[in-house]
Amino acid sequence: MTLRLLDTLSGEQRPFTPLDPTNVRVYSCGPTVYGPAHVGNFRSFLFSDLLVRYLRYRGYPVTWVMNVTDVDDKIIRGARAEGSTIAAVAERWTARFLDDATTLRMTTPDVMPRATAHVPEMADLIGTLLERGHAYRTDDGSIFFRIASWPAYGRLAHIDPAEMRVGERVESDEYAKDDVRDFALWKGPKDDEPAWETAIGRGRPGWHIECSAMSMRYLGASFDVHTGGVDLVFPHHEDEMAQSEAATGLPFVATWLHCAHLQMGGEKMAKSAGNIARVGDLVESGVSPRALRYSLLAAHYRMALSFSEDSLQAAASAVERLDAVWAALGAYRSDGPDDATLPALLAEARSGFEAGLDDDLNASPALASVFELVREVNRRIAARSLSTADAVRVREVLTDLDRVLALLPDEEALESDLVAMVAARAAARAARDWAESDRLRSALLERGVAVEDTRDGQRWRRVEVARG
RNA sequence: GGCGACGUACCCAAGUGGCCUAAGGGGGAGGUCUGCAAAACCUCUAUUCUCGGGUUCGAAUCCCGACGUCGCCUCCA
Repeated sequence: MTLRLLDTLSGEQRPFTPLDPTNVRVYSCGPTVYGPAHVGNFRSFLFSDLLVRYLRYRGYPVTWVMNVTDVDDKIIRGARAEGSTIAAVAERWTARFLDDATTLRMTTPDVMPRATAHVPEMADLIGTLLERGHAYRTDDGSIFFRIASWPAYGRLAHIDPAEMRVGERVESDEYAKDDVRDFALWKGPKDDEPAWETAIGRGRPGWHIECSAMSMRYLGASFDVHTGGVDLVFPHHEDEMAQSEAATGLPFVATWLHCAHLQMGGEKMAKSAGNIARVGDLVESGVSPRALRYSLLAAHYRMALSFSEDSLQAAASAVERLDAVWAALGAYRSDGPDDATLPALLAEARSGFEAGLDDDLNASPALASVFELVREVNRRIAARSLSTADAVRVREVLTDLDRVLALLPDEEALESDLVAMVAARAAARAARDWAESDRLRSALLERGVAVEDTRDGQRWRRVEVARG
């Protein structure tokens, strides 16, 4: 089977066919760096990560672009509040974003363009829209996109512009415009706001134009996949699509993918609602980063997902189950013959994994397939029906699937004093000195090493040290 | 007011016409193994898929209605 994706624009699930098989181009709406992103934001980023990882697993070369919005109202307000500059604010929170992303094992995008470094490209694009009659200026130097000039407006979000609730929440814009539904491409200069001198005049870019300019700069006028959270469908992506296609006359994006919200306490996780959790705080409080990754990744991306203490705890246990079988395979030694049915078992696990992800990146059945493999492998380890080479084979398959999941433990050697403690415990056990052996076992556990006895001797694995 | 999604066990969550007397993870109860543990394995934990009608030989899956929850229409991942 091949990868099938559900495209927001057409509403259809279609086989993925790259525009250019030698370079699949993916653009993801990244963070606005006015503060630390919350785990709801990261659900969306990790869903893009899953897409990119799976495309690469499937053998496609991928160029992944994720923008950083480093100028907007909130950043300007933040800078003003602390008497600093938008550059300082943006730099601080960009660094934090990258730290959190690394913590969650997010693939580093190939390009992470910053809006402020691409103002000329945005001005060019706006210039084209002006020339083509899709944009107009207002007295304060702002430039708006004229929705009336673009009949296709509303196609992505499946809304009729005429039905928009004009007047209730849409207006109240500080900038005068011909039609309240028109959106800002360029905001005229204000005394207390940063502004750029460009071919279209002085001012600062609107939000939507950033993504159009930067995606096209790095991926071309048409590219394969554009991702983001569902809340970006309208107006952000609708506006992006309108202005991009109005400027180029070409289809902007082949497949639009939108990730459902993360919920906490029965509602969308959002800063404004106050129900947010942050990567840094969670990790600080002892949550395993891999458990956090698992909890954000384990459900289908288009389904609302509940985030809670319980879901995190369940994720931690699931990841530990992976750790346990990984350690058991690493410690496994048997001179017996190869297990003749193992290749079929491994092939079945892999095909279940791929079938799940091929179906619009459905992680649930993919993970189910992995855990079914884990159970069967545990059985065979207990029955000692695998050879040493078989254990390596299982590890190789898990490693390969982990290119997509990124959940397996890091391979790190034990510190020398811990190695000594493990050896001392083996000696104590050999001497049947249970008191000393138990003492060392708990001492090791306090240092984050779980020791388990098997008929081949003891094996160890890293565990999260309980804190707080 | 408009548009849309969802409602599956104690919790999270797949499945969307027959392989479902419903994956997987977590939790709980028993058991096996073990010096004791831990891990692991085994058994049990939804004859049922919010409710009421209907279509069909057959529905958790399709249709209609009710109830409930959430989202978008405004900055938002």
